[in-house]
Amino acid sequence: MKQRPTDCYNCPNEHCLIKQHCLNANVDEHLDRKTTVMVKKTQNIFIEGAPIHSLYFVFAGTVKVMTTGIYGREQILRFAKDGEMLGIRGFSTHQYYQVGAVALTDTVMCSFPLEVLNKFFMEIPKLTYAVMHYYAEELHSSETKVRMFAHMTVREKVIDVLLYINRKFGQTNGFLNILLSRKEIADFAGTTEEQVIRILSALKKENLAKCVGKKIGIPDVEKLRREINEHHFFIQT
Amino acid sequence: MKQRPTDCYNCPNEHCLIKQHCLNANVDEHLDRKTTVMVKKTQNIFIEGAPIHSLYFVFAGTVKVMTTGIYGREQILRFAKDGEMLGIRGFSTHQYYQVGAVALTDTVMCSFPLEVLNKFFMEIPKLTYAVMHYYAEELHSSETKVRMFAHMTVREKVIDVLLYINRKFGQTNGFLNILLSRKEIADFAGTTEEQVIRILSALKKENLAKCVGKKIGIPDVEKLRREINEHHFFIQT
DNA sequence: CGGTGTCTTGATTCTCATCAATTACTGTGG
DNA sequence: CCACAGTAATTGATGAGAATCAAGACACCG
Repeated sequence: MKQRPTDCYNCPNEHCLIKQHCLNANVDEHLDRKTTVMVKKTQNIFIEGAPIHSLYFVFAGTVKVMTTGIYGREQILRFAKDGEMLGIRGFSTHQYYQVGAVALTDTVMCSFPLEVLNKFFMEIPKLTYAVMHYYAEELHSSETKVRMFAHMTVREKVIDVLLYINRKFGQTNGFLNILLSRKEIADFAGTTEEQVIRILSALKKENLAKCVGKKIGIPDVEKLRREINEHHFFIQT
Repeated sequence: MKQRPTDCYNCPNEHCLIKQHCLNANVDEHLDRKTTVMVKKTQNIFIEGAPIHSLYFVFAGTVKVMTTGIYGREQILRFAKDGEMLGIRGFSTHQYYQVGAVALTDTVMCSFPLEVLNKFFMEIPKLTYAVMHYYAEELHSSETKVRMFAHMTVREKVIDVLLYINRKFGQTNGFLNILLSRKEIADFAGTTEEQVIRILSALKKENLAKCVGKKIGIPDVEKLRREINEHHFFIQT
């Protein structure tokens, strides 16, 4: 469902790289090619395997980015919230980007054709530089995730996911600002629904987590973090 | 051990991004700040946890990039050969890059101070753009690795590693052009030495691999690939 | 020719995925 | 407002796979 395009000059998302680098840069005629799309909860934003012609930004909402792993398992790669980019990873020599994105809440997306993005890159070196840094950060956290998957126990993986979600979305009134099913947590942690439930039950007994409906709270973040850091020497991202 | 700096203009590594973008670009005075270092087999190139002040290129040789994972386990992240960059991932807002690099063969490295790299980025947008693409590719393969680690069996992981090594280093006379210990294969695949040995023994019996000393050969790459692809729908990197 | 490190195989233990069964929750239509 | 269906959450039992432990074979090097 389309709606009137949002105005980048009045956009509240200060971290959006377009807002940071493409305004007042003599590219307003390209900016005008932006479209704004409204996506309902649980709807697809782009579909796995389909070629991507656009770069997306989350204007408002929450999105999960996922891929189909081995034996058809769903693997969640990351979550995106206001101001973050989607589809930028498709910007490489690979024709296909085997990744799909699904809205977790009603979401408003901004979208540019990839050719416009390329024009931005040509004309605004600072943007290219910023995107390069963005990739570097993402690569860093992806490689951290590789380490994590390699040898962590299920308990550690689930705790790590909880900590990640807490860093990214924060808590209000003692509960995380994102609603995920047990299945989704499992798909992100690389385990199964049942294991996540078991770990959460254990954490509840230890007063390290509390659950009310689908809402999850972490009363003592530090204590959880310590459990992971006992065995990890590296800086978390 | 230092030696006379190599001359970028006569460098044989056509894929080196410096060679591709920084020659004849009015930055020769920066190019002159390059140093060339000779590293013996098994020696460290940079050490985990230490801040990185330089960008490295492999001029000639083979290098493993690794990190310390959980319970002090070694996790190999990737291998680098002639013309490839090292340390570029440290180029982000993170102060520390918890990664080490070790020479697998006697290796000649080129090195630029990071400040020189930054000058290159400022003055050569095409280089920034190319590095951005490089990151995008690396991110793509790192995310593929995340999927792989999440749910593959040990057998699949080992096969995947063999295929990766084959793509990257190739075979001559029926044997892979890189010598790795069982332990190193395990550290790359995210499993243990014993499991790698078991899988290799099984593959030998099935005529899918042959071992002579430390040399490993893959007679039928296609057959191995099929075994993985039965359960994976995605394009390998 | 010891000695050290890598490689190999078998036995054991343990973690985790899977399967199955039960309960709780949500929304819908009568 | 409640009955019902469909989905999500939970718990227990079981088996498969993989890490660990232990012991021996092999090669390489001084």
